[in-house]
Amino acid sequence: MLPHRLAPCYTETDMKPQDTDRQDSYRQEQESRFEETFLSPSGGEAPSPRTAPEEAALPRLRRFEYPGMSEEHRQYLAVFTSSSALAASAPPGPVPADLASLRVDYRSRLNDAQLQAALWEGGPLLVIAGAGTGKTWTICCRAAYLIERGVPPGEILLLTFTRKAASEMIGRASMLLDDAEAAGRISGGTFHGFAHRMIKRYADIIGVDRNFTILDETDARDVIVLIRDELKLRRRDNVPVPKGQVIQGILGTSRSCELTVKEVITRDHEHLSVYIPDLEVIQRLYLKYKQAHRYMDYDDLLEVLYEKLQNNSRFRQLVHRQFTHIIVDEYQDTNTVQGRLVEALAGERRQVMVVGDDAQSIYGFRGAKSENILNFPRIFPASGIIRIEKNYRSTPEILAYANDVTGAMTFAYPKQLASVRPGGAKPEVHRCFSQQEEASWICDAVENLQQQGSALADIAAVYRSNHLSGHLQAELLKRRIPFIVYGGLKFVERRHVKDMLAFVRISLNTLDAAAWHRVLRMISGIGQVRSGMIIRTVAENGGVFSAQKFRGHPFFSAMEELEGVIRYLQDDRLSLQQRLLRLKAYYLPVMRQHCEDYARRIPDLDVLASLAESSSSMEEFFSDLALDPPSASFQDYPTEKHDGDADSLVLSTVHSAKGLEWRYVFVISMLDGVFPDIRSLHDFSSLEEERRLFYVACTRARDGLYLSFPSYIQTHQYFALPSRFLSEQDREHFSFYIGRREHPVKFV
DNA sequence: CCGAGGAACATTTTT
DNA sequence: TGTTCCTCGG
Repeated sequence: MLPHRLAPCYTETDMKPQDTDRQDSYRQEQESRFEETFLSPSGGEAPSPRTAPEEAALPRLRRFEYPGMSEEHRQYLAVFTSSSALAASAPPGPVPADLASLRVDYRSRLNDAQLQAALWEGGPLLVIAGAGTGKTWTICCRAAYLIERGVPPGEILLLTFTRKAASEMIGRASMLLDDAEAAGRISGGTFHGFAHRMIKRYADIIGVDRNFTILDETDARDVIVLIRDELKLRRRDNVPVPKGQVIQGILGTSRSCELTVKEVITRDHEHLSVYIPDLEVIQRLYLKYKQAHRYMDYDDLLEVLYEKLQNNSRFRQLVHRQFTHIIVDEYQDTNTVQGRLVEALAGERRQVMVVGDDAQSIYGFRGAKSENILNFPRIFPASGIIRIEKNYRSTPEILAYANDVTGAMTFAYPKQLASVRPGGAKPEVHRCFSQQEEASWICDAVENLQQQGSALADIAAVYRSNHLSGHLQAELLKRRIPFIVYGGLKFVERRHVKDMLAFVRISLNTLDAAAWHRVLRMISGIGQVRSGMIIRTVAENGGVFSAQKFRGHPFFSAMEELEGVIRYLQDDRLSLQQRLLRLKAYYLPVMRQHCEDYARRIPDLDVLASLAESSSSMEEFFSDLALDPPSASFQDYPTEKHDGDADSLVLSTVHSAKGLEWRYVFVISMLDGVFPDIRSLHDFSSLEEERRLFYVACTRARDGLYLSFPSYIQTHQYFALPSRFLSEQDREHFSFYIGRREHPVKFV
C-alpha cells in the first residue's frame, strides 16, 4: 500500500550537482517517486479529513521538528511556537446594536468573519485573510464604517504596498458610501510614499534638509559602480571583481535583513569572501555619498521616519494627532522597519488593523518578515485575531489542491479555505516532452478555451522566473496570439530612460557624480578617466558647470552644448514638457549612435515627456517617478498592433501575479530545481518560501488550473524532473496527463 | 586612454 | 535575450 502522501526526503547532500553518483541516485529516487505518485493505479488510503472542526476553530501553530534539525533552526522556529499570543484570541468586540441606522448595509455585503473585522471595536486587530477571501473588500468596508462612525476621513491612514492597491480601495470605499469627497480624504498610499510625504512636510521640525532627492534602485547601482571603480579594485585570488548588481544585492540584503556585509557574504556568496573588506569600504562610502549629495534611498525614507517618530516627540505628537486609525494591507510582506513603523504609528491609541496571509509571504528574500504577522499579537497584547476562510474566487477542486499546498507547509496559522462556488474541473498536471512542446500544448489549450468563449484576458501563464517565458513567447508569436508580459524590465530601468533621467538629475543636483558619468560617457572621446576629471572640476568649482573651463580641450564644443542643455533643463520659466523635449532633441542623435534598435525606443522618450505633464516641478516629477514607477506594461510587444486595451494573454512571474486573478491559470516549468529554485533547496526556510510562492500561483485561478513541465530541458539537464511540490499533493485532487492535448494519456 | 567586439553570464523584486 | 566584463588595437 502506498503512503497517502509522499513526504519530502531530501538533504542538502543529495543535491550537489558535482557529485555524479549522488546525482544518479537522486535521479533514480526522483523517477521512482514520480512513478509512484503519478503512474501507479490509485491505491492509497482514503484521504483522511485533515482538520477536525475543533482544530480549525483556534489559530494555532503546528509544531515542527525533524531529525538532524540544527540548533539555529530550532531557535528560529521557537520564535513561532512560543508566540503565546496565538492562544489568546481576544473575544469578539461588541458589534454596534444599531447596524440598521448605518447608511451601508454591511450585513448583506459581508460574511460573518468579514463583518466582525469591518466593525471591530476591540482595539488592535489582526485579520488573517486567505487568498481570494475578499480581503480588499473587507478593508474598504472597514474604512467606510469608520467614516460613518464619525472618524474624520483624513485621520484614517491606509498603508499598502502599491499605490494602485491604495487608490483602488479608496475608490471602492467612496462608491460604498456614495461620498467620493469624504472617502477621497482618506490618507492612503505606500509606506514609502507616506514616509516621503511626512518627511517633506515636517522637514523643519525633524531637522532634515527638505531638498533631498530619492535614489531609486537603478540609480543606487550606478553610484555603487562608481564607488567600486574609484577604488580600482584588482582581481583577488583570481575571483573577478563582483558586478554592480551583486554588490548592490549584498548591501541591500545586509540592510533589509539586518546582517553585516560579512554575514551576508558568508551565507549567500561564499566565493566572494576575499572581497569582504572591500565591500565594507564600499558600504561606508555609499552611505557617505548619500549624505554628501542629499540622497535618500527607499530604506532611508522608512528609517528616517521611524527614527524621528521615536526621538522627536513634537513630530510624534503631530503625526499621532493627524492619523488616529491605521490600516495595513499585505502585512505578511512588511519588513522589520515597516513592522516597527506600524507599532510607532499606532502609538497609545492602538487603533490599528493589519490584514495579511502568512501563507502568501513571498518576499522574504528582500527582508520581509512573516514573523511580523506572527508576532503582532505579542506586540499588541489583547489584540483580536479574525480569520476569513470563505473563498469566493476558486472552485472547490482548485481549493482542495491549494489546501494541500498549505498542508505541506510547516508553520503557518492553519487555515482551510472553503469554496462557496459550485464544482468544476480538477486541476490538471501535464508532462510534456520538451519546452517547445510545453509551449505548444499551452497554446493549444488557450485556443481551445478561446473557442469555448473565454477572452484571452481571462487566461494567464505564470512561471518562477522571467527567462522561462521565452519558449512560450516564441510560440505565441508564431500563432499570433497577443500577449502582455508583466514584470519584465521596468520602464525607468531601460537604458535610454535612465540616460534621459541622468540629465534631469544633474539639473537638480550638479554634484551628482553618478549621473555625470552616465551623461559624459555619451560624448565621444570621453571615457572613465576624462569624465572623472570633469566631475572633479565641477566639484572644485562649487557645483557650477562652466564649459569655459574646458576651452582648448578636444571636447570643448561638446561641453558647450551640454551646458546649454542643462541650463535649459534648469529654467523654471519653461514647462516641464518643453524642457524634456529639448533634452530629447539633444539625446536622439546620441541614442542613434549607440543603439541598434533606436527607432523602437523613441516612443519611450515621448512617454517620459508626457509623464511630466502632471507634475508641477522637475523635482516632484523625479520623486513621483521613483515612488510610483509606471508599470512595465508600457512595453512594446512585437505583435503587429497592440494597444493597452487589446484582449491579451497575460504572462507573468508568480511574484508579479500576486493579488491578481484569472479564470484560467497555467503554471509552467514545474521542475525540481526551477520551481522550487535550485538555490532554495539547501535551506529549509527558503524552500518554504518557494512553497508559499507555489501556493500563490495556484490560488490565482478561478475556474481552471493547469500545471505543466517538460521532461527534457536543455540547460539544466539533471534537474529535468517534476517539481517536488507536485508530488506533495493528494492524488485525488488532480488529473495527470502525458503528451499533447490531442492525445492525452490520462493516468490518474 | 578610448571604444569596439567577443565571451560569459544569468532568481524572484510591490518601493 | 540582453547586459556586462574583458581584451586588444588604435
